[in-house]
Amino acid sequence: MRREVVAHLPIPTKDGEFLASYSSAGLCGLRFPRAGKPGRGARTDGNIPAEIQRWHGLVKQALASSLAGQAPRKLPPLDVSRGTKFQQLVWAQLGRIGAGKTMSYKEVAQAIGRPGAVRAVGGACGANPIPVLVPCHRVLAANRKIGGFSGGLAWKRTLLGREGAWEENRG
DNA sequence: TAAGTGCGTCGTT
DNA sequence: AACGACGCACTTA
Repeated sequence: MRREVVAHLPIPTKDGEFLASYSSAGLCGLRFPRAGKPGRGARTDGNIPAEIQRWHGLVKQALASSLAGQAPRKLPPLDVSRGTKFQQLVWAQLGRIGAGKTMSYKEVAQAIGRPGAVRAVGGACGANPIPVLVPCHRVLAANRKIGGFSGGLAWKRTLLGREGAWEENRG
């Protein structure tokens, strides 16, 4: 069942303002800062349920840690109900890749028991609604090249660089 | 080595 | 039926 989005809340960071989306089940989306667009659309009208405010506090801390290249202390529940079964399988696997570690699309495919679905894994990574916290940036091409990133390759290199998993030298 | 081409594969739309 | 955030074999330079 797909829950409705209940709130969109901004998260100011040294890298810009991210936007977090919540449903009654948990964090369901995270958007990168939009170049040129300062705070917008964020619903900050005070009618935010206490539970979501609590989750938001966790997300702010988790994002700060992640952007600093360190593993988040604690995450709120993640609502991935908008994803297909396959996508949820892939995203769950991404959550098992520790900070500073990487896997290839092929390795992820093997890890979830679908060794032939390599390309489909790429699609699922691209459909990840919660980048950074669900570390799709830690998936590289088999040849150790950068692969792709829906949020822009600059972000992928930055995130990996801060985790010490990418040398600016190559790629 | 580096870069380009073609094809197999499979989940999603 | 078409399209990928892929992987691999193979060809050129």
